[in-house]
Amino acid sequence: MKASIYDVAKKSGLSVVTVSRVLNHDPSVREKNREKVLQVMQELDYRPKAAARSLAKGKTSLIGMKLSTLDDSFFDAVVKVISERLAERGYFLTLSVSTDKEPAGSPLLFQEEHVDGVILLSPMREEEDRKELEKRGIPYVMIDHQHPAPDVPAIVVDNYAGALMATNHLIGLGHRQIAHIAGPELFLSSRERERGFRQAMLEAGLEPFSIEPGQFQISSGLEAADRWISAGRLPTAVFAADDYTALGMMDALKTAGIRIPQDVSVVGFDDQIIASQFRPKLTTVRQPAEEIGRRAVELLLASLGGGGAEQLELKPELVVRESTSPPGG
Amino acid sequence: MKASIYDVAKKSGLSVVTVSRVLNHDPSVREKNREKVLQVMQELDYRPKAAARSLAKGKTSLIGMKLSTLDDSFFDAVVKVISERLAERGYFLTLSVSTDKEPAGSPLLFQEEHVDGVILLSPMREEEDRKELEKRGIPYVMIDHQHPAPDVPAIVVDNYAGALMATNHLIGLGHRQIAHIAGPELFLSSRERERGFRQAMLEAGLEPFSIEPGQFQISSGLEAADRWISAGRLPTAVFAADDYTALGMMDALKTAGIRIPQDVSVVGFDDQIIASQFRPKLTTVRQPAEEIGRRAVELLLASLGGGGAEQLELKPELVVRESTSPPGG
DNA sequence: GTGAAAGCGCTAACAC
DNA sequence: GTGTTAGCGCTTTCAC
Repeated sequence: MKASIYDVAKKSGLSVVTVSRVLNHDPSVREKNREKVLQVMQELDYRPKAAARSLAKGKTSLIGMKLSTLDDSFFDAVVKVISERLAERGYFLTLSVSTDKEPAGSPLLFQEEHVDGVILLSPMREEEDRKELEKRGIPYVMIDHQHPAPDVPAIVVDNYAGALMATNHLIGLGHRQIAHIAGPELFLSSRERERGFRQAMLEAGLEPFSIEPGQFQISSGLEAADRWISAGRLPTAVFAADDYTALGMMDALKTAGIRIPQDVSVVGFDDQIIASQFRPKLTTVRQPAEEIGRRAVELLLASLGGGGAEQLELKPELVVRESTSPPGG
Repeated sequence: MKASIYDVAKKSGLSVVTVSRVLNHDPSVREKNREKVLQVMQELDYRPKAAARSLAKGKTSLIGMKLSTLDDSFFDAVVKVISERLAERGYFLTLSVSTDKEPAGSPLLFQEEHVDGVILLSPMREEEDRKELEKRGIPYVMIDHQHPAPDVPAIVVDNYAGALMATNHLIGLGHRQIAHIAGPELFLSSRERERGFRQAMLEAGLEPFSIEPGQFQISSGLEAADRWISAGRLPTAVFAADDYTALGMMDALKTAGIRIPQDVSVVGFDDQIIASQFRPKLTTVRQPAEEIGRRAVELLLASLGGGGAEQLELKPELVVRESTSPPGG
């Protein structure tokens, strides 16, 4: 068996309590003794066991997060910030992926008091998860959830405002023939982005060139472009509901020999890393990943401390790059 | 305090041992009693605590995995398979992201006996992690590691063979002017892919059109294409060291009005999901994600059971799609 | 400043 | 089949 706290106590000539205090950075330990203990720990290659510690303390110092995909740069950014912030506060982030095969019910992660709290990022089964967590009394905060409810601790991004900014950017450049490729109606974010687009056009006294359905996929952009090209009628600018849609649109246009932004300007949404790596670099609406992560941690730790549910709405930011210009270049 | 196993025992009129047996699906419990216990658990909303269980058993039933990014479809696929397989075997996967800010040393995940075993996927600090795990006596398996050592439990993909297949595919189509855009020299996989390319060319008695440096990035493809275009001399086919490089190459060619595959054929490597969503769909070499995940779990569980280190080399597979054709179409 | 003793909630022998 | 008794390794009173 590996060294336990008793071995350290014995060898250092002190009691387990003192050793425990050193472990927990309790200042009430004589410097001399602290050093002695630390040294013995070193010699014995001692490492505290998380299980014993959790059992005794009644908390795990672990925060859980369930992700639906590990293939998203926005998730990547948010999670990294959360992980860092949590570490600064003495908590550790543990992630789990949800797969289709996952049996009904939440992952083991949330069961058995494995974690002290949970952060839900764009949850796929939002209501289900929420009920589960509430029932278990596990503090949580949701990021980018679909069903706004007043009593749910959550952080959302103002998609409506983002769409307004994107569309107004295009209008400001002088465009009149502006199209929108929407996202899945299922998502609140899609609906809000479309609403923002419509509102901006309305305020400018403009008719949408068209509003195409889409699925937040490259193919959505590809197909919309196909339809316009075969109809022989193109908008001078398009606001895509997300970056992948925008990328698909650009790909189809390039293949057809249509220049971006000279012939058609394109704006995306999300600021996925890949979107600014192709040419021209995509103008898009950036979700404030850093702030989202930071706030999520603050909210969660507040709940852990017994605070109440809070709601936060963050503003996205327009990032103008190379895919937009006045009509005609 | 929440209900403990004692509460359940008392209320059901049985002992904690029997309750524990029900929890562990021990068949030696009278059906009648099992039901009774289950019912009481329900009523008390009882849930076993992982910490207590781990402490008593001396194991956590958790397997850890450290990832460097959550923005990679190959990782996504491998991790999901691992997660499912592990669940079938009674283990649960917990992920952690490594960030740049991460202090030296391994994440808390590996410390404090948090996990029973670890799977390292394309580790960034391979040697360091390996030493740490070995020192702590935590069983592990590496996937896609850089420093092959005979005594390390690991799974690698035969990149050399993959490159051979890709290049031979091009040669078989009749190409003679074939270029390669390499990956970072740092990676063994890059070097192996380049070696495969050279070998295939050599065997066919062909001179490489050129071998360009690259970084497994979209920009790598973009820049290589730029150089060829401005030099006014193009290969008829290119084998890119990874899909992103291939995507960048295709993007630049399309923008320049060069047709794929009629004017230039392109082959990638990895079969990232996004690569087959653009047009034309990319011909590429697929890493067997499903098998990698499956084998990794088998190897790890074998180590947990006390087995020795094993090495596995898996073969990739050529996926022919639309980005390759005989020269001239 | 330090320590003895009593848990935290569960499982592993070993009896019955 | 079921229960009794000890721990697992740590933290937490409460003394001293």
